[in-house]
Amino acid sequence: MDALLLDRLLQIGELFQRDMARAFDGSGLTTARVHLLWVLQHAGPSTQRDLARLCDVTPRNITGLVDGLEASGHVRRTPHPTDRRSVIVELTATAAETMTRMRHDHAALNHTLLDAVAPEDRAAVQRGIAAIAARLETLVTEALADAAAAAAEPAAS
Amino acid sequence: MDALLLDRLLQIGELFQRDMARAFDGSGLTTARVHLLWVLQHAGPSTQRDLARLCDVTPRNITGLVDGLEASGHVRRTPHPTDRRSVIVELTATAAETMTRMRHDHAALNHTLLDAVAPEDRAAVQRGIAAIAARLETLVTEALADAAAAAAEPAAS
DNA sequence: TATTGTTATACTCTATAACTATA
DNA sequence: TATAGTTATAGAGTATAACAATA
Repeated sequence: MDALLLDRLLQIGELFQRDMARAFDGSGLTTARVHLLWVLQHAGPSTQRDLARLCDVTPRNITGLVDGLEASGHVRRTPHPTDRRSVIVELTATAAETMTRMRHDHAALNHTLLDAVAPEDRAAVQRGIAAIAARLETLVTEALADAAAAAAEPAAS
Repeated sequence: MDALLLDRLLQIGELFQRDMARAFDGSGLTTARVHLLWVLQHAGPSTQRDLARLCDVTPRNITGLVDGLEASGHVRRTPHPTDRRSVIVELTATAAETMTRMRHDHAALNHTLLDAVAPEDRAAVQRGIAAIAARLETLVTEALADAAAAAAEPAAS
């Protein structure tokens, strides 16, 4: 029975992805592009370089995503005021509206999911999920650091 | 504060994906291929048609995934005993070992995550996560059905 | 010399449509 | 006529490497 917790969490992750893909189907938006819009909304107008760092993706990839979002009118490229190598990317008014709607949907979904939990369990669930997220974050960060160290020094040990 | 629950769940989903990708990095395996192995392990030797249904993906996609897994020695194509159109796909001994190791890692991770939750919260968390998964499943299923209905009858309403 | 973004190239996942072999 | 799988084609996301313009 112990396996249930992890399996449920994986299932929830899959369902989020599927719902996400469905919600943007036909709009020209994709998960990766929405993620970029999300980052832009939080960071404000940014260089592509910064977006690459924030999305943890190569600069080349950002070029492609911004190309697509520019073509669909969600994003605008502007020259950097002082550094002529850089490009500033910012949301258009349309995209800003989309993101506002998305925040509302986000809040509504949060409410719906919390509502599915028995009232007397809610506090424990909030604590438990936070603890799980924190533990997982630590595990993954350490694993990545180990992998990087192993790659950097393949002769050692 | 209410937004925390959903954000944590999304974060957990992202962390799983990142850890998954890291774990198979360099092995030739990818998320999609591991998923197919996982399905195969549970369903036993299957036709590509069945795999397409189980993975909720087109038959063409299965062809590509099986091609890759066959080349890396994880999977074997066998003729169907009675239907010469069909192909039976089955795990190799190597892949079966890999899956066994994966199941152990899975169980260990489940234990670790459960261990991160305060003992007095564990029962509530198990109940709560199950309830959230069930609610989300219902929501997504309904949304997909609505989308399908709208696509089938675009003139109605 | 270092940094920003882009072009060039390649691989994986995914889909649809047309086609072959078989039922 | 219907089904199982493949070839053909296409597009998105991702990566590395080489290159241009600028700092």
